[in-house]
Amino acid sequence: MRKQIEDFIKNSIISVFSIDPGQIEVEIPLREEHGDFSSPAPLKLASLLSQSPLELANKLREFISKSEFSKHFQEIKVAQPGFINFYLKKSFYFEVLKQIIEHDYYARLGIGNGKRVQVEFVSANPTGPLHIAHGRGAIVGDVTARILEYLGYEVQKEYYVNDTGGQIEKFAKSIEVRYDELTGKKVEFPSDGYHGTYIIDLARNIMKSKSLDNTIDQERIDFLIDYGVGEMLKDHREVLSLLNVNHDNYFKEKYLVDSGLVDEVLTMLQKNGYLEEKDGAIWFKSTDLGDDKDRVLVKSDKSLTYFIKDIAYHYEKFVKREFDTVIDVWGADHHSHVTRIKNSLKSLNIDPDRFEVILIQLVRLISGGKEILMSKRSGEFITLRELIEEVGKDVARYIYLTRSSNSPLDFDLDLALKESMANPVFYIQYAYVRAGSILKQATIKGIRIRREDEVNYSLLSSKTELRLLRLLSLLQDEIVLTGMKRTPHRLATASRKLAEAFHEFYHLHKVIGESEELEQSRLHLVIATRTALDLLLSLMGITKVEEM
RNA sequence: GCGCCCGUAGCUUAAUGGAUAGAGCGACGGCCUCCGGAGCCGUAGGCUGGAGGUUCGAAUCCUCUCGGGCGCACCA
Repeated sequence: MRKQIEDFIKNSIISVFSIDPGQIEVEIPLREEHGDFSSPAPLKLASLLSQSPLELANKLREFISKSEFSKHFQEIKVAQPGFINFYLKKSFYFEVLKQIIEHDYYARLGIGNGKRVQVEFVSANPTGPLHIAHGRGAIVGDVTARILEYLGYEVQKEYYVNDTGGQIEKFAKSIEVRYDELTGKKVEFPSDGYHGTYIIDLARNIMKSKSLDNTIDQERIDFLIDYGVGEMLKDHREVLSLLNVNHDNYFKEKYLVDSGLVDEVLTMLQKNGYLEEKDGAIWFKSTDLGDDKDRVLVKSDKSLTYFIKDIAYHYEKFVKREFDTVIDVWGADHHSHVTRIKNSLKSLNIDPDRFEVILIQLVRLISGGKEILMSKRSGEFITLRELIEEVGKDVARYIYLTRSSNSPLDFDLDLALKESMANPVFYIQYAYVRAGSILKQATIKGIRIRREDEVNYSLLSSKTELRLLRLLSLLQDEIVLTGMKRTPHRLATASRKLAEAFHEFYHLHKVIGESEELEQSRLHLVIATRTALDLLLSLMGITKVEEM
């Protein structure tokens, strides 16, 4: 509807003033008395035509009122200092209500037009357990993917596995030292090694099934990498599935080297004139693209930096797998990497706008009003697994989703464990349960729910009922906006608002036991609300409980 | 020093450049013969860190400034 109004205003302006106004804005006003839709177009137009915005608004209003299009509206008003406000006819709401019930109004949309989008998220180093910050990335990535899928994109959820490089060697080395300790050898634990107790567990498990004693060094390390990465990945996958996050593809960094992709990219960069050899290393001349320094791609010992592998990886996404858009979800500590990847895409003649990054700010875990800090002794954060065990998947998902990604998130354990409005996931699930329970009650009483064309919706006329109808009508627009702006946290707000409106409706109005006509129309409203909540919960990946 | 993010009610925070800045928690006061009270209704609480600027209009954009976080590797 909003898009239609936009187009309509635009065409009206062209007809009335014979100029092209460019992009027209139509917004959903915060205050209901400003209408269902509102456009400040006359204000913008005023400076273009140097006429008073109110006058322009009135002329436009007049033109629109005479048109066929105005039949959707109860009223079209001009407001100071030059807004045009549109008030939908109630019949429009009723039409939406009818559609929600009749044919799956909230079914997948066609906006994405089947374009291929990849969302890459979590991608934690397989050198330790997932911690609470990974959880936030997991949910933001997963929900973004779910929304885009709903909008009609073809979405792939990918996990990038960093299974090569210096950190991995260090990880293997750490297991080796723990193993040696267990066999009674006197060895010094490296200060830059991985200190977590899980390393000892890994070493212990190896000891149970295999002896490393007769292996030569490289063979040992290869085995330890293979085993360690395998175990960590198994753990990550398991924890993520506890959170209801399931990636479509695990992409191994090792493949980039083995398949020759890294060489392919180096050749291309050479050809495009972005390589330089200096101090025995190969550099990417990123200063040519505005970076403050050049970056090493191949170290002087001939080993590869993470950067060249990352370039090859993104090249692979766009050129080999031909994604139209790639969205990476990264921790904010990698922000400086964004421009570097965009620069590298430019140097490979790939449009950098096809690559987007959602940066996630820190997560702090709060308990008893105090931050739980990393344990100095074990070198471990609270793990994501522990968090899920503590608060449950639904609460974790919702809390991770509540804040905008570029705000730091305080995850308050005490609030998460409360079963009240402090913890809105219960509030929302409760609304869903209540709607279901009314319908169940209707069934028990033997009430037959009529078809849409046998119901007189105009009986839904109280302020509360209209508010609920309005939210239902605007929900699609809201989800589209949420998807296009990559701001999944808006779903959390939208569902809370809908639940709130429904709880209010529940308390103010009886459904069952009213006159038959009214009972039927309210039952339909309840069904539609439940459908909407169902959609929102699915998009957020939160369980739809039937009883609480 | 340079770069990115954040400063909104006591706390946690929302708001595609729009109209009177919304919520929840906490505080205070009401509501259960009634479809589930994990709920509903109400009251108090804000110069959106500060100063300039752009704009018809700024929490939002620009400059400066103060405070907090995170980056500035031949680590990932």
